[in-house]
Amino acid sequence: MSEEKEPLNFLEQIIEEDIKKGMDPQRLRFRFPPEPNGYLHIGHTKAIGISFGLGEKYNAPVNLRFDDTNPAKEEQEYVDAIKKDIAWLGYTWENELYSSNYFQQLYDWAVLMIKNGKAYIDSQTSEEMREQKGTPTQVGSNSPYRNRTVDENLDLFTRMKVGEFDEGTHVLRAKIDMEDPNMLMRDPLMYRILKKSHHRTGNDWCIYPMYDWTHGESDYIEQISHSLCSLEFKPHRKLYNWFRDEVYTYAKEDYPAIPNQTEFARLNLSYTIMSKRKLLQLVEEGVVNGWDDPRMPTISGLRRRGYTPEAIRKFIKTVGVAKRENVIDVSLLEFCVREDLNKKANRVMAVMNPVKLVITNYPKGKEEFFEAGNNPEDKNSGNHQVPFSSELFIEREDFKEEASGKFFRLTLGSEVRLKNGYIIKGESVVKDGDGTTSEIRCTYDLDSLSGSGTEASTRKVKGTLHWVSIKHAIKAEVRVYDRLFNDEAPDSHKDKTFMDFVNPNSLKVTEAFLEPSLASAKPGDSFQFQRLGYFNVDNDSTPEYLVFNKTVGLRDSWAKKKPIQNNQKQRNPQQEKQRPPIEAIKQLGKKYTNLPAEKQARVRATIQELAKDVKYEDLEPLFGTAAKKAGTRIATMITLGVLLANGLENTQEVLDFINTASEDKNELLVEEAKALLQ
RNA sequence: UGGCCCAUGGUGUAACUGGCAACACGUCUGUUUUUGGUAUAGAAGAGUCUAGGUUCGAGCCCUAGUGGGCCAACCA
Repeated sequence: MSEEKEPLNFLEQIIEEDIKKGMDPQRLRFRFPPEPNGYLHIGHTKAIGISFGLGEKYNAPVNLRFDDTNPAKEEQEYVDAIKKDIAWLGYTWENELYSSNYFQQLYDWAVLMIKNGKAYIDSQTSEEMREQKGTPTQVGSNSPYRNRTVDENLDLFTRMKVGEFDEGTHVLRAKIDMEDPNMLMRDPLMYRILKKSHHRTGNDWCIYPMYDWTHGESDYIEQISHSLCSLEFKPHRKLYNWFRDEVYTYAKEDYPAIPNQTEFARLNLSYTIMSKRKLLQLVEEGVVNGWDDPRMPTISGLRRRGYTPEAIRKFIKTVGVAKRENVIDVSLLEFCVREDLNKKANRVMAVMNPVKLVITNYPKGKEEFFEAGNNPEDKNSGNHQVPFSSELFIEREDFKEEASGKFFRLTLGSEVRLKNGYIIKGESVVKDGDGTTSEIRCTYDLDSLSGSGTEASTRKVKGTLHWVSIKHAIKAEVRVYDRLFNDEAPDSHKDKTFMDFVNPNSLKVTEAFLEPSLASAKPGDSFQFQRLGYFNVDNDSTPEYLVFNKTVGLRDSWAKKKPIQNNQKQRNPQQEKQRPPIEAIKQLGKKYTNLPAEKQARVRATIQELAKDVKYEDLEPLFGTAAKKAGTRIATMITLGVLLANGLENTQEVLDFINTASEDKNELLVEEAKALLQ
């Protein structure tokens, strides 16, 4: 048994180390803590995959905990949607929990903190408190209420709880350190007064706990071992630990285990946005038709679009986990669906942009039925029947009167196979008034029927077309989607918002003609429309009129060749230019000696160009470059040459540098140095 | 003016406790094919941001620089 050792990601490494250090693997426990204020999106899928994936790997329980501490934003609708999405992805949670379950416990602990002098009531306005808080680069100052007595604090807190005060008049704050470089430690809020009804606790509470206080202690109560979250929570860790360590002193008998937070980089997808707030805006402003619009990166949108849980899980597995910011190319997601659907989806024929094809030597009125394989990837998938007649639709793009040899489709005088049917030959065209082709006339080869076993049936022809018999075809709506945004990173621009990049053509609705076997398709069913892509039946479908969504197209190496490609690299030159020129020069220099002569000349010119903006002070430190780093010294020398030419005076340091270099064993360096000596 | 995090082919992730950079997607070829799909064979593409240091040896360790990200909601 050769156990392929899959490399562990950094989270797994941490867990393995904890186990090695003596932690009981039975104590492993994870959680996924969404706030029910929006729908889950593909980004959450990563967090879900990580925590639930770890649960599966280590056979440990994973709680689904709704972080519902803000009654103003949270709703039952979102709770239901989130549960549905996670279940659909194929994960099972150990317990369905709510932070609001712990409101009483949290309150009791807060009282203990007050009694221990670790928390106090502040009665200033939020503006006043914000000013005292300082800035990231400036320390804060203490609140005038910071030294209230325990009794006074207790009294006020109790009255806050029973609703004696208005919103915004008092808050409970932890007493930590207003000068801590980490702003979260500057006496963070623990409770605020909110006279709102909560989706679970109704009107029981007038005060609600804040995230930091609630989240960490919920982990603690649930005895979570590893609390995983995204990078932006890194600064919260210090506070997480502070609260945790304080509460531990009150509760270690009941809750002996201490959770630890670890952060990972969240998922970003090119051409999409990943903020619940912004997605909500798209919904509310009607840019899309709801959270489950197939253009949305939400799980419900992807599901409706025809993505499968398997594809999404594969995707998440493939992108991996680390701590650096990343942007994943949508093409990877698309690859994952295609890979999955290729194995599962039955092949059928549909014509989206039809043109009439008449087979002139096929008996008018005759019909036959061809056998069509359901899925060549799956031998057990069986066949279905497709009706044929003398009048068909084919795709308009599949015909050209004449074309180069690289065009593998129908032209006048050339032969082509009708998928699962006969070989036909283009004979003539009929055009309407404005010159567009209204009908193509062709002849067929009777002996060439697919699968008939005749010699003619195995003839090789240039290409194969999909088609549909006009008489038998059923009509259906097909919704074709393009990316929702035209920009790779729609929400990363200074002077524009993501709304400025909304693609006005992200949805195209057309009517297509389908082979009749599709009449019995049910919402959710996925098919491959031969040569076109993967499509699934939308919930808007009725038995009388089907509606399809295009999930994703087939890989198309023909389409790629047609347009003159100019979406080449376009690396962000902006970023390159922002680097100080001396940095760019150093980097170029490092590789200089390995370059072929031709490239060297180009790099040399680049260095000279960059050198124009280099100051002597920036260059001088490089004179001390180690002898073995010839490349860097050459680059330094080239740069120096430019500075000298522009009037730099020859100092002793400059002369020493040049002289030493002129005696080096690297010829290129010597050459550059000697050039400067003359 | 502060603190914390990050830096490996175009993208993402690897490289076990230092030992001549691998995998996937993407790109490009060839073969097969009744889907210009799939499959299959192969290629190009980074010498690991820069400099200094430790070491026989560094992508991995140390220091500094550079670049990027995060941190001032009674949001989570």
